Parts: sequence; structure tokens; C-alpha cells
Amino acid sequence: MLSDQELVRRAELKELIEKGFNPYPAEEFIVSHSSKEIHENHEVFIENKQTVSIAGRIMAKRIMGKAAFALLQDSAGKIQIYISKDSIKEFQDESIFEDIFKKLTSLGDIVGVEGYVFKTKTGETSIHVSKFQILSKTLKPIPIPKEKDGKVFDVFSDLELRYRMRYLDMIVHPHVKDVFIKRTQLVNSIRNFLNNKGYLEVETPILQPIHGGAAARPFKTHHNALDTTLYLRIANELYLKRLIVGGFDGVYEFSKDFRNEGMSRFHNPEFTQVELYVAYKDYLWMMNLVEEMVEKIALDLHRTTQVQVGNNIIDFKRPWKRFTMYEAIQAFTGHDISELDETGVRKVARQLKIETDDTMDRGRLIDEIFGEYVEPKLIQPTFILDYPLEMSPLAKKHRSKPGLVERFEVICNGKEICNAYSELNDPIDQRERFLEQLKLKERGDEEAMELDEDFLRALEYGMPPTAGLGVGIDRLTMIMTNQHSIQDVLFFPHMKPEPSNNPFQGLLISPEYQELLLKAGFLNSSMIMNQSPSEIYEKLKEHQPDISLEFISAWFD
RNA sequence: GAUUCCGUAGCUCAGCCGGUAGAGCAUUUGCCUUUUAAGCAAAGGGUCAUGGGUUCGAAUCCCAUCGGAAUCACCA
Repeated sequence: MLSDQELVRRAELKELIEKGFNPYPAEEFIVSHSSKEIHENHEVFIENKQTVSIAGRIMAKRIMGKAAFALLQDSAGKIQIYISKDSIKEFQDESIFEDIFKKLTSLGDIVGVEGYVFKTKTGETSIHVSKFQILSKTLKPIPIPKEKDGKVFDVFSDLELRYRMRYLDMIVHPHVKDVFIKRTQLVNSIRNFLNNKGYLEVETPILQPIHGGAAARPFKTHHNALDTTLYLRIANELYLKRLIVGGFDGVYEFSKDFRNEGMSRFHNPEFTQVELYVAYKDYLWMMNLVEEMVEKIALDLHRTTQVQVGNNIIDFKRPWKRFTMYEAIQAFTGHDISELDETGVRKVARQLKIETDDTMDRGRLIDEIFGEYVEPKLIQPTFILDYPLEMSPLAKKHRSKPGLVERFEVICNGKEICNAYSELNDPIDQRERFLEQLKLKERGDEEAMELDEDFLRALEYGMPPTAGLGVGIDRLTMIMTNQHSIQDVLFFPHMKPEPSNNPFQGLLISPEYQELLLKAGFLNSSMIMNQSPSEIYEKLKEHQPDISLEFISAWFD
């Protein structure tokens, strides 16, 4: 069903065609200036009565009989146009104003105009239009907010619709684009930084027969020709390390990774990391690189190391604070757990009112204490180093502290933004760590890592000592652009699939029974699949007594 | 998964101790040649998320379902 406004626009479209105007012309429209360029040079342009041509979307229309003002929005901003019977009659037929602009141009339509720059009585730089043309007719009304004295009216604020229809969101809220421009600048900043260091950007498989490199549940798919199971990668770590084995000194990849887990303002099923591996380096060296790189990102994006995030100002200026995990826990809880065994740590955890259970080993307990008492309090970028071995099956054992690995994370604004190790390159130790993971898997840990024989084989051929790093691009972008939710730094955040016009999609049910189902309160396929055939039978019987249970059961096949 | 809140016109929202569905913007028509939330005059537009219950009567009260948001939990 089309709304009255949609019907009106379709009628306008028809009339345009009947009058001989193509509402979607093929020819190039030559744009001479952007709205921004005109505003920036308005004094010169006005003095010279500079002729400009500009294209964009009509965002406001104010008609006063034989003259009118409209706001044109292009990718750079907005500019007012003035169009009247007199302003165009020298170059085009008067009817272009009377019929086309006044009657057949709607808010949201994309138009092209030509004219000279001038200033109105009220002092607004505008274009005095001599030629007007519709370049694309819109069929749906656009929820345009109004603005006066800094107050905004009728903001298009439905988050679901904004995320589902990001194109509409950005038309209506152009500033949304700024976040994404910053995101690309951030990626470019990292890429330039790593390229300047001489590291090679590479691509590795997204479809993997064994999902490795992280602890997470994967998305599973199937390759028909080979009749094998494949997984969307949860990380690319093990492939990049194979490249280090193969002889590259430094490789990195911007990697879309996929994790089949819950969603929140910090989690999207697909997200982006940059991973970097550098041969002959260790995690201490990597800390300096991270500091330098993130400081540079802040400078590239903001020309200062200080970034406003929520109520805090975060300063990325080097050097950042460094704590070992034990030091951090002692600093924030007063407990020194460095010498305690599992029982001792559990006792401390209980004192700190942390819920514990018997499946938690020492490493997990420490992580809980850290996550509860330390992480949320670290606002300024802070290195936490030397993690318990149990939680890091791919990290090298600490050179001097038994039970720990050479690993660091950077915590910023209460969240992890990167993770790095001196990479484990001892193939025998690595095999043992994988076997530990298998034991966890047998105990029901769905996120324990798989044993990857080919990766072990690669290590057996020898991997140089290597430092590795993973940086969460989405979370870093959230901090660098002061966004509260990961959905605000992804153009198209994951959403539940939109209900289609056929609510019973995926089920073989004829239209007459669909009607019956709707009448009985079954609105879509999931509501049907959640019920047993006999439950549905009982309900449908009330509306249509002669229906049979067998008939309904067939829908489930 | 838990708790709380929300779903009324294209957009933003009001109406909710039960009694004929409202406003502004948007849309349509008329007037208006420097307006800027333009103005003035008029008109059209709603299965009040869905299904059921209570009732003489439900947008309003109750139950269930669907969808969304926030916080928490999960995400080493």
C-alpha cells in the first residue's frame, strides 16, 4: 500500500514524463562548484556575479507566488537557491518555474541548477537560478528536520530505521557522514604508518577449514563442490604467522572477522581488526610501536593528542602508563595475588564479591578480578602486561615469570583496544597448548581453540621470534570519534532481518491459509516454528473446524 | 537470557483514572517576486504493532505474541 504522499509523487513523475521531461536523465550534469566552495569564496563570487552550476537534493522549499527559495544539499553542505519566473525566463521557458519547480519538484528530489552567486536581503549567500533541471525524482517522502535558532524540530530519531536505512539517515543527518570519514582517515593513518615502516599489507583467507587465532564461536558454511565445511574467520592470526614462517619480516592485514556471539553496543557479528606481525621483535618493542601509532592517529584525526570521549578527555600523548596485571590488581584492590595459587586467588575473588565457580582456573579468576575492578577504571590509555598463561594459548611464556605469558593489552576508556604478544614459536609448546584447549572443548567450552595441524607443521619448519598485534578498528574508531555504540561507526550494523511482505517466508503455505494463520494470531514464520503442529491445530480449528493436523504438520517438513 | 521503558498520520509527539482519534511539520488546493521552522486560508490523511480477554462501550484496563531501545549478564 502506498501512502498518499507516495501516490502524489508517482503522479508527479507521470506528469513530468507526459510533459516530455525525463525524471532520470542519462546525461552528465556538470557541477562547477560545491556548496562549500561557494560559501568559502562567497565574497569574490558575489562581487563577480560568478556563474556556478551545482547539483543536490531539495531540502526546503519556500514559494512566494512568482518567486521561491529552496535549500539545496550536496555532499559538502547546503546552499540556498533563489528561483523566480523572471530569473529563468531568459534561459528557459517560464513554465519550468511555474509547472516543474513549483508543482512537480518535491522535497528530496535531486536537481541541478545554474545561476550566479548573490546575497539576499537577509544576507544569505544564494544562487540566482537561471536554469533548473530535475536530475532524479524521489518517490518517497524524506523526514526532514527543521531548524531555528539552533533548535531542531522533528528529528528523525528512530534508531532502528536510521540503522536499517543508513542512506536516509545520512541524507537527513549529514553529520553522520563525518564519523565514517574519520573512520577511513583512521584506517589510512594506520596504513600509512605501517607502510612507512616497510611492512607489507596482505590478504589471507576469510573462508577457513579450521577457525583459529581466537576464542569464539564461528559462523559455519558449506562448500558444495568440495562438500566440506568451512568457517568464516574469527581471526587471521595463524595465516599471518605462516607468512612470517615463509620469510616476510613484517605483514599486516585489515581483517573483517566474524564471531557468532551476542550483540551489544561493543559487539557486532562482523567487525574489523588490523593485525600486524613483525619478525625478530618482542612485545616490549611492540608496545612502543602501538604508542607511536595511536598517538599519530589522534594527531592525524584531531591535530592534537587530546580527544573528548563522553565526559572524559583522553590524552594519547606518549608515554602511556604501564602496569603488569598483578600491579594493576594490587593498585585497584589492594590485594597482591602474584604469589597466590588457584585456591588463594579464589579466596581473594570471593572477598571481592566476585561470583566464582569450580570450572574457573587461576587465569580465569584473575581475569574476572581484572575485568571487574581494574578495566572499567582505566580511562587514559594504559598498558597492562604479563597475563596468566591459561588465557593465552598463542603467546610465548614469559622470559622470567613462570605462569605468565608475554602479552599486553591497551585499555582505554574502560575497554580493550588492542592485544599483543611475543608470539609463541615453540612448536612443541604450541601443540601442548592446543591440547589444553581440546580438553576445555571436551568439558563443553564452545569457544576453545581448534588444533590446527598445518599451523603446527609451519611452526615446525621454524618461525622466527615474532611480535604480533591486533587492534580493534571499530572500538578505536568509537573512541576517536566519541561514539557511544559500535552501530554508530558501522555504515550497516547488523540488524535482525526485516520482516518481508510475505511474513511466512520460508514456509510452503498457500495464501488462503496464510490469511487464516494471521487471523489466528500467527504473524510470521518464527511464531509458527516456535509452536508444535498440534498447538497450531488447536488454534486454527477455532477459525476453520475442518482443518486437519496432518495438513499442518506438512508445513514443518 | 534478565529487568525497565516504548510501539498512535510520512516525521516528531500529545491523548491513557474507559465514552465519536488530536497538534506541529510534511502532503494537496488557492493567494503571495528576497524567504529561511516563510506567511495567510482551506482540505485530505489513522486496522491507535498483532491477537485475545474484561466491559453496554477499549488507543486507554488485563493477558499473550511480535518489533524496538536502555541497563545488566554472556562475549577469556
